[in-house]
Amino acid sequence: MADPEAPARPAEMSTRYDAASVEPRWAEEWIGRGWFHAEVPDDPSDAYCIVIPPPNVTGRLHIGHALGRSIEDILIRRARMRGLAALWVPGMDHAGIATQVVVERELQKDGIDRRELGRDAFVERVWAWKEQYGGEIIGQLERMGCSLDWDRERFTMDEGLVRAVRVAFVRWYERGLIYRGERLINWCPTDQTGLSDSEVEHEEVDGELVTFRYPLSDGSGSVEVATTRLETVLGDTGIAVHPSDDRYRDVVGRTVRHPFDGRDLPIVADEAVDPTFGTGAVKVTPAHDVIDFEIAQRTGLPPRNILDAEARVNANAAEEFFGLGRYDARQAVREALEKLGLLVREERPYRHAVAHCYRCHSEIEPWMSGLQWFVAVDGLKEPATKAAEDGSITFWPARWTKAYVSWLEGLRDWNISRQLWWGHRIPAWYCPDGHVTVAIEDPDACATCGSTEIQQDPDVLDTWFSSQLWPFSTLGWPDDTEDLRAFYPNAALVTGYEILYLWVARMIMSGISLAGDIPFRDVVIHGLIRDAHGRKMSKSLGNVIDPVEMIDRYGADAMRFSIVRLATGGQQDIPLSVDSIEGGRNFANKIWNAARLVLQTFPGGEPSLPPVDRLSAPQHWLLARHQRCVADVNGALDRFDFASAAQALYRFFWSEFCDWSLEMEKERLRSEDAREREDSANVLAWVLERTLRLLHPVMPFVTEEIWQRFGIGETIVRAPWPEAGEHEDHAALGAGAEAAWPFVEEFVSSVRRVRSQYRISPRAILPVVFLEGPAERPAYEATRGWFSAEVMRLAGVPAPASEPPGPQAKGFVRILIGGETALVFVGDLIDLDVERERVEGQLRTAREKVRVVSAKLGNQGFLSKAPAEVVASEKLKAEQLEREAVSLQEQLDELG
RNA sequence: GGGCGCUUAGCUCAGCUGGAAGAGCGUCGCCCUUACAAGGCGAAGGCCGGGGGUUCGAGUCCCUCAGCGCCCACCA
Repeated sequence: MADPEAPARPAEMSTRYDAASVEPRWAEEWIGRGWFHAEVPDDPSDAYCIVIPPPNVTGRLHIGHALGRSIEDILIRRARMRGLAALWVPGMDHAGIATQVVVERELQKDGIDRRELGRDAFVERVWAWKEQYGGEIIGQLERMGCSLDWDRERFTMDEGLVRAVRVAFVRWYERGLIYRGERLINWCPTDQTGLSDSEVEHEEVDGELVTFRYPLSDGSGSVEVATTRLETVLGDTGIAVHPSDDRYRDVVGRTVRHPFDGRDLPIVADEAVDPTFGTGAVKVTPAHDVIDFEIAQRTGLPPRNILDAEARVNANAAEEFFGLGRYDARQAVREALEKLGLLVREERPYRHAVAHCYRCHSEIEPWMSGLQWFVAVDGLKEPATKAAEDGSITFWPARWTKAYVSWLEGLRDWNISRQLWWGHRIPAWYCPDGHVTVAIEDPDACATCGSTEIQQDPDVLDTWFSSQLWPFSTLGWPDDTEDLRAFYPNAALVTGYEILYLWVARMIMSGISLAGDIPFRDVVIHGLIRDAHGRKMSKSLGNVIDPVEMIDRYGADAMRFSIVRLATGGQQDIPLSVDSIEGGRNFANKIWNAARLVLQTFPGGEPSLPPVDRLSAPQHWLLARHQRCVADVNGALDRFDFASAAQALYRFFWSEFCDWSLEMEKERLRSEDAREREDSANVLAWVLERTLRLLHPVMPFVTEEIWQRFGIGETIVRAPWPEAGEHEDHAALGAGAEAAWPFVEEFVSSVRRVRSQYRISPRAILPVVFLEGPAERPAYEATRGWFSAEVMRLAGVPAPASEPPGPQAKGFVRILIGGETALVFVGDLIDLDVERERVEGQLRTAREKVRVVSAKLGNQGFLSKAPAEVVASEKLKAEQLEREAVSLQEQLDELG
């Protein structure tokens, strides 16, 4: 036994499971004993690896993490129990902008500006902050029970990963996949950095669409154009129209005069112009609009950059606007145009999509910020597309394949330069002559001219550049390590759809390109957690569920179970409420108490099933249901359908094991007969122990805590996983018991219903008699074995009498069970009015059903076209229903 | 503008390859029966969004309309 102190036996087990005292103990113990450490397997096919999506160092565990990590832990724990070398790699992401902003804010509290501090000192502060405050989430993951291999923890800026990033950069550079160029980028004026297309979010905004006139330079007329960003007028360098637009045929090649600075702007023709939109003529601002930039490239219009890094008008614009912020400039331009009488019309509000920064939500400014580094994606996207199309990588749910493929299709080159201080410095150096040296190790001199006056590019790489290497950089790439050989490709990747493009697609591209293989075989995409009514969780709505608080209140097991139970297959959103977590807590408590009951009689040790001929029908049934549960759970997990797995476990444990089996077995469990007692305890313990193992990946703590009491191994963490198909013999014998079950269940429920109806105490014994029906009594005969003391106990009846009462007998209620009739004696309590009403109701529904089935059977098309077995079962159904109706009618007649 | 998803009980959702509508929570009764009141038993509650089609048969397949949500996107 692992625990130095023997675990408490049932007598000392409290009636309430106390997660708060159990869970932290095991969280520590598991790690302390190294049970999460994965050895490199001899056979690579025994490896099973998942890398954690590295949380930001600034991060705290939120409910989305809780979901993703729960799923990963389920996969990893099952793999580990299956005897695989299950490696779950932990780590964190340096999260460039996010972290820089946090530390900047901290410094500002002390009145320090990062620019005063200087780059090196600032970066030092960030590291210090990271050591002190970063990684709070790590402790929270432990508390959640995540079975991460902490011996292999990585950080996207640790020594090894810095090298991986540099090697990746250099290799791609050498292969021409990374280049330096000047073009329009997405600029965030608040964060003061460029962003990739993926870091930009389009949001609908109520803006304005202003149409105004550009007078032709020769004074012969004017051209009308429209814009949503009037300030860009300051940077206009031309007008464009569609080449085949007859309206403008005459003006192409002529010029218009800029109203503020008198420049002559050429009118050009370009295919990109949509002649059906607006006036069909468009002003061209190459330095501030992506399409315009491209038009300018084709037509030779010059770019004119009129904004500085903070989106204020710079000296390139007409003097009167200098220094205005972009929104003030917009207004100023409008007024100036109005004064000149050039304004034609204003549409306001004009709803259109505007790009926003994904971090700070400022409006993005398309801007020319000088030379930037780009990843050319053309060589990367084809193999990445193929991997998804040929099934090397499978997306769950499959519909994401299409989204992924079409995203790749439209993918443009990736801007990886970030004008930040915190991150991987771009490994490129420039000499005064403008030569570029790209190197893994810091060079001393220019590779072209030998100049020692070299300066490293001041920019850092996009955070996602290092994240994309995560599945292999964490395993030692670019070195040919044992870990890399064994654990790459990873088995699966689990993530929400929000970073499918930002991260997943890039891992696939870089994995294939740099590590020589796909990074993982399965991509498991889960939904986003919402509040109970499907609304986004947000502080302003006050509907945020804090997983740390939930763990403190209800336990990690409870939270894991309830989240996973809701995470259904193809769902886009997962509505979560505190109530459902409470439900998870209740389930943990149920498991605990069921175990108490079993362990009261079962002495511990390895449970062993009695020989089959000693098993009762209810016991056969339990074993069959258990086998079914094992198969269901495995089937669901194979499909990454965690909700179904949780559902199957819940149903089996609570409804079948507890509500039916335990209640039935109580009789035997307390039998005078020692062997009967032991048999019963063994069957229950056997099922319980295996079910604990089956539950363990979802609810690791409570299952470990109970499993220890069997005293059959060090830890359930490394106990064998129950596979479908084991114990086929029991399953086969149980099949008959399963078939008979509905009859038994219906019998018990029917008697209970009568009892409830007549408010008869659960303890009062109700005599029951089965009536000879017109037909044979297949159901009852087949289930004779069931009507032993334990089943009758559930119904609260003595063994059924064989002699039917005479027709004159009073005080009985008829119940119908699968076409059989039984009489339940309630004596003086009988209320004829109540009975008549009840029977009439039943008769109505029975007749309605008879009508439906008869119609079906009277249909020639059905008889001739439906499969024979369907027809046969419909006939059977009809007979049964008719018998039921007859019996009900008789009963009604007797009631008068 | 393109693509995807959703619409089933009061709420949140399951319903696989078409053959008598399910779960959890909530509600209403009755029970503190020595595993569990964080529990047990019972009950009520559904034109399966509208319309059309395929079929012997449609919650399930096809078309269409409506509403809600999401993703992508260079219509000024």
